Amino acid sequence: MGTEIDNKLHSKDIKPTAMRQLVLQVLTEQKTAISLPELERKFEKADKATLYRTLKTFEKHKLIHSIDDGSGTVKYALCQDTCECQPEDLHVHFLCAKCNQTFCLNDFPIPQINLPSSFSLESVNMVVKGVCSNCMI
Amino acid sequence: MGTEIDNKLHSKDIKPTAMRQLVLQVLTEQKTAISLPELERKFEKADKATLYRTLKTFEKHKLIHSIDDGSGTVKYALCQDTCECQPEDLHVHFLCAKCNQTFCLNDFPIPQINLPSSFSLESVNMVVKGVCSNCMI
DNA sequence: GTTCTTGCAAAATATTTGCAAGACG
DNA sequence: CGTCTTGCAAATATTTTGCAAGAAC
Repeated sequence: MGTEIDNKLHSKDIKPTAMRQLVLQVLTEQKTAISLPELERKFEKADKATLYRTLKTFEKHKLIHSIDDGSGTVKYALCQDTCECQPEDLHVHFLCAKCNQTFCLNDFPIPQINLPSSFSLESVNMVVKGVCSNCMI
Repeated sequence: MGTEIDNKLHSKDIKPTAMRQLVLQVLTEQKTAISLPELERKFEKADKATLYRTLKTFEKHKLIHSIDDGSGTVKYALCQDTCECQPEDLHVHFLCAKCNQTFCLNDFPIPQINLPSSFSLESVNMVVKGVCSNCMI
């Protein structure tokens, strides 16, 4: 299996343990962002803390980014290959009010805001809530 | 005391109980958004659940709005007088990474996003993270 | 061996609800 | 009385840490 998976881990300087391969596999197959509790349900056997730390490791190495979409649970999604998690890499997220799924709108960069000079800017989180195409049927 | 406080409650169709007067007083004096745990600390004697329900009541009547700034705790701040919590009323929020305080940037409306037509839009949350003027000194 | 990772347990925090007593009209 | 509000208790959910056993090198 995962030559690609291993390459990806390697390219982000993450040691390819079995657990990490499996989690990255799931994240890769996943079209929408996923929360820790959801991930737990996909791995009935794996420990919560292990999954938690796996996600944290991935996040620290910029393999995934976290999204607080206001649903009460933080979700995670794969970064784009070129992503450095800098402001210019940030994109809009979409939370479906019906199915509670969160989508990365990678083609929608976050518009710039000209803050008062008394504020310095590090990052921006922008979440659009609405109804996704699947739920509109 | 609170003729103004009472007026405000009355104008939003909220019965002016003692608890609500006190909470609104605190929210009015507050320059930044406040979370439930923070509010609890301001009212050592009051019950968590009561404060919680007070905030929910205020929110439902559009006296305050909730802000999920990604800090892990939802915060609340007074609405503008004219606010109907509609998309056009929404403003940018600023979270200071140092002091963890959240500011309503009432003069900064959230820029419009042209979503793909497969998504319907209900509301938008935009939080800018950085360092506030107090912490920049 | 040494370092990193994992599993189990449990703590810490935040949010939310049930229910009975009380306040208020 | 009847409705709304409050206080206490407890459930739920999520996130996070401590620690010892195990794996990897």
